[in-house]
Amino acid sequence: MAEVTPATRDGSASARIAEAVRRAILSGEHQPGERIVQEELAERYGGSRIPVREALRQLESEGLVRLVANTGAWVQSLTMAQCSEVYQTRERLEPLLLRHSAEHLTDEVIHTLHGLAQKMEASDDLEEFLELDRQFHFATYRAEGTYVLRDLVTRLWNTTQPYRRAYTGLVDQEHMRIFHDDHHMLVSALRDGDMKLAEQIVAIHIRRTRVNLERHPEIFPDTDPHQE
Amino acid sequence: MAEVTPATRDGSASARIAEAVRRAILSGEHQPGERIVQEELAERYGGSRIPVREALRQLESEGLVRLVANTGAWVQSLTMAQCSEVYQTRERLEPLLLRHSAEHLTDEVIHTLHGLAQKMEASDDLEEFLELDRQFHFATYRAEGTYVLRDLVTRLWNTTQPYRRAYTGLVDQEHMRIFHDDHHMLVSALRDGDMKLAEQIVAIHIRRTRVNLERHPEIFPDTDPHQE
DNA sequence: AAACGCCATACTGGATGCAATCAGTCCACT
DNA sequence: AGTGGACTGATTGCATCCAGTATGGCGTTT
Repeated sequence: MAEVTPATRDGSASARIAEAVRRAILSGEHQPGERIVQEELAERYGGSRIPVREALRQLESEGLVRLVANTGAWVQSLTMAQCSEVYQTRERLEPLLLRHSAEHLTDEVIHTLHGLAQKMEASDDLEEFLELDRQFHFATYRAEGTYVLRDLVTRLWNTTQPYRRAYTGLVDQEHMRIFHDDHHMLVSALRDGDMKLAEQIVAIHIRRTRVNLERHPEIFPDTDPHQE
Repeated sequence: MAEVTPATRDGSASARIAEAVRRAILSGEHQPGERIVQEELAERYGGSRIPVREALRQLESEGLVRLVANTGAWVQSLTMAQCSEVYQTRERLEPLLLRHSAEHLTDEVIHTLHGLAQKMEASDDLEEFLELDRQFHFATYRAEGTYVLRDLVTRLWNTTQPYRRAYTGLVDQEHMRIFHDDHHMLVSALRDGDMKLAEQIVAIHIRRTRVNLERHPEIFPDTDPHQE
């Protein structure tokens, strides 16, 4: 999996555990609403509860985990409204990030993008599809100088990953066609160096996905026992 | 100080310390680039280093602190480019947040806003001014249902607070006049229920501040010893 | 005199152990 | 039978202790 870690520069146990748990959540191994027990993680990743706790604090800040004092940790679950909100945020931020990335989108990158878009069309495996989609979009976000923006977008992708997975499994052929078309149009716009158009396409792409998501309230559990 | 805490629902030691350190950084008590020693915080806030470390992890995720493994923690310092990036991000997000808040902006709130804007004009104390500015803008961000957006904006404000302080001290009368005019225009637009205009004003207000900040590179130390 | 390497110190990272708190169950009582 | 309350098991929160690593100063060497 690519582009999963926001910004960790230390390789210590707590960072390793944070990374591992993050991946476990993103891969769907841990479902939203699922309880997280410190000691289990400690045993699983070979450490004490101290680094586990630090990892959980970090993941809480990233929006992947919810902590309640003296009670425990759960994989964060979103209501439809919250998920929609994240998509609205992305709709504002990703065009900006794309703009910052413009100068780094060389012919070689465009070639890669084209390849990813095609590979995605050919994919019939859900997990592979999700991974390729992520790779595709983050391949367009090359703004290496950015400090917050890229991290922010990564976090927003991460928090909504479980719902993207659930939704993607339900998409019909027609919507999938449109989805792929968006990608190809984006590649074309980038190839032409038409950044303004590219930004619009990204925004529309995200908005389209949000609207489609909102048509599937069934993937959002409406009553979560510990949901405040 | 208002609106400083992003989202903590536990009142335990680690949360208390995080809150305290956050306030200390925002109040200017701790300057960007300043070293943070775990044991000093532990002693100061009456606890062991464990909750301090958890607090620091959290603050790192919020962008207020920078941790380097086996080395230590520093108050996060931004380059001008990074600070500018935060402002560009705010320029995209705050209009959206304002839109979400529209329905909560009752006459009473508008009255409060007007009062804050006036009080700000009369203020001649830097700290008071900063606090009022913050109160003013967050009074317009009343979207109580929002999950990420408000937290996000809070964090963006927090990470740039030291530079806003440094910059505000340098502003001349003319720019200050424009600054206050923006606020009054925003109140008027909100009073008229013209949300589209209000969003534009907020965006322009943020952009204006960013451009002005970029005219003062001297407030950004160009060489930070431990800057990555 | 300058540069390199070694050593002491200080601080961070992590493990273990204990106290505090919450959830779920059982029992008494209405 | 249903409701309220106390108890127990499990799990979290924190403090103390120990190990590992980076930094700064000193001495040595070229």
